Amino acid sequence: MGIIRKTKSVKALLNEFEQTETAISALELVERLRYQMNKSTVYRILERLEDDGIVHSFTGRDGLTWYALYQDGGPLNAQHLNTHPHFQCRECGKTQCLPINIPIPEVEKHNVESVSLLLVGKCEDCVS
Amino acid sequence: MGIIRKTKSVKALLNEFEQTETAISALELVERLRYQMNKSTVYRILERLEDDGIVHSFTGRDGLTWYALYQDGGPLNAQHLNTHPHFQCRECGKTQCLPINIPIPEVEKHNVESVSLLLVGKCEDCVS
DNA sequence: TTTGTTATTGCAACTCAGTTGCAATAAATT
DNA sequence: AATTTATTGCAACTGAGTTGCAATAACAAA
Repeated sequence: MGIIRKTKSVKALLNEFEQTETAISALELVERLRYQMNKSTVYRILERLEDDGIVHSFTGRDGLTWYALYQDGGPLNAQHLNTHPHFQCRECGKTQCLPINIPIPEVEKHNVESVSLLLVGKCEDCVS
Repeated sequence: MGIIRKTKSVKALLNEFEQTETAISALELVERLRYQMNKSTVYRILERLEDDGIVHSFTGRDGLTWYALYQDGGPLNAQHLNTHPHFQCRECGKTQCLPINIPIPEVEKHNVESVSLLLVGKCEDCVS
């Protein structure tokens, strides 16, 4: 299905993504928007935005679900099963899509359809 | 710390891993061993086994935590940040470590320390 | 093999991200 | 403006995983 109506809540949520270049966890969005909408609404809008290919989600190292806008306005049409990784800083928690593709080789006897790739380490600001 | 005592529960749990070549989710272990030990015990033993480098864990596409024995008897000492991926079948749910390494290139301005790589698709048995 | 030390376990209650049913509300369409 | 139905708020729920504490059982020492 996906987004059909441009409600006040949808606009507020999209605005949060436009303020930042990093990914945002669902939990963080619930917190930031707590005076503007119910937490169910946050989760439901995220689901619709993802169905519509406006954002995508992935799981962080803490198990939380993170969301980010598609940079180039839509899902990658992965011709050769490339994948873009996500990076999460072990120190400050900053999480982002990396604008690179890491090619995944064919795996014998396995029909690979999608790839989740999370790199964990220290970001530029946290490297001592 | 890790495993210190070889209790009946530890042996029963290790036995489950020796029965299978695939990974097992914590939830599945709780279920299988429900008449032999409490679920807290399952989680606590898994934690100790992981601390001791006997098993390793990763997150499946459903958000569950999966565990598998280290094939070669210990954690990989990843010299060049290679990583071994995990594969989960979208159809039957079978989940396993793939015995291959996928090299991850250096990422500018990011100090990558560890990598989680999950491939999702159809396993040999489920490819129609 | 008995005793002492303390790691391990069972239990029951808890945590907390995320979900759900349903009635009320508000976009979009006519 | 009236109508349709997607969307929202609310409150209760779900379910994997965690925790505090008292009881139990490995293991070491004697």
